[in-house]
Amino acid sequence: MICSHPTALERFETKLQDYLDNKGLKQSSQRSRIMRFLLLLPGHFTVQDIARDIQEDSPGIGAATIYRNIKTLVEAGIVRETLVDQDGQMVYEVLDDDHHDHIVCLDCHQIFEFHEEGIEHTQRKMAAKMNFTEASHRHVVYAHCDYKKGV
Amino acid sequence: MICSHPTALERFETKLQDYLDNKGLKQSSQRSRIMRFLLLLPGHFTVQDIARDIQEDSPGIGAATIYRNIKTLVEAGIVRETLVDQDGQMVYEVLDDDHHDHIVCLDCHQIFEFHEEGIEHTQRKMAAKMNFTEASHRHVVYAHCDYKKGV
DNA sequence: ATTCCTGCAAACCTTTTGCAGAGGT
DNA sequence: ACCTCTGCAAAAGGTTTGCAGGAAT
Repeated sequence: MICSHPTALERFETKLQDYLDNKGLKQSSQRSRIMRFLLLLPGHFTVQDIARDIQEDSPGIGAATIYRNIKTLVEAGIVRETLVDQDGQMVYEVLDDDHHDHIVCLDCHQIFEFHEEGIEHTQRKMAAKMNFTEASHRHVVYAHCDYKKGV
Repeated sequence: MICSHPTALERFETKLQDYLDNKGLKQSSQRSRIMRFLLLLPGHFTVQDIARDIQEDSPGIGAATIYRNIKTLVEAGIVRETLVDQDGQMVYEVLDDDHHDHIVCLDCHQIFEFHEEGIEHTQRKMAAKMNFTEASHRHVVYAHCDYKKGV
């Protein structure tokens, strides 16, 4: 094995195929192209990020198609919505096994990740105490970078 | 004292006035009317909620004015943005002293509140460990109502 | 007087939708 | 064949902005 990417792509392609079969949907070249592109993007991306990268590659894919497909990918459990960025665009990320939440740097606007099992556990218990069963959550911390202070 | 509301309104009016003075901005009848209306609304509201209530009261205020003023109120620290609802509208709430986060019921779409000091503390520490200083956060838990199960 | 504020309508932006044709099964 | 998918352009929906007149300081 030369590169670790193929395996991930294959895994996701299988998952997508299963979902499509299950729902009686069909595969399309655009669909797999979109997935291949977003797997190459850094952790967090918007529809426009995908559109930009895809357009400069070759013929290009209509924006509507990307919107329609990202929705399918969310339903297939391959991608998830994370937060709305400062421009009002939905930010997505590939849903891999390790769940995490986000810290948005108020200085450079980069998005970082964190995972605190304690928080996960507490929020699950808290929901249960309120007679809810947690399905998902969005936890975003907005913070200033300490390095900025030194300037 | 007959009703407890006046005091809260007064407190917020002072806070707003301070902010306006500080920034060299001016008071307006619409501005205070908007604030009076949103203080009467239940915990969580959108711009459209304010607009609806204000229109049926008397002359009515332009939507743009509400958008512009809610932004001012956010900057003045009287109101905060909490989450985007299912229609894509920003949901606001009055920023009172007791901080809390939100549980959105996936069955009835109502918004509930929770506060877990443990989570607050952990996320603050976690940010610090990553060399950030937490400024704020948005923590929303999406959950199913247990009562639904019994049906 | 100067500067801010409002109202209206137009503009903006992201996302959605309608439709005709292409493509998958 | 049937039904899904794409591409385009138009529509939708929330929010912002430009402008002329009105109000606050």
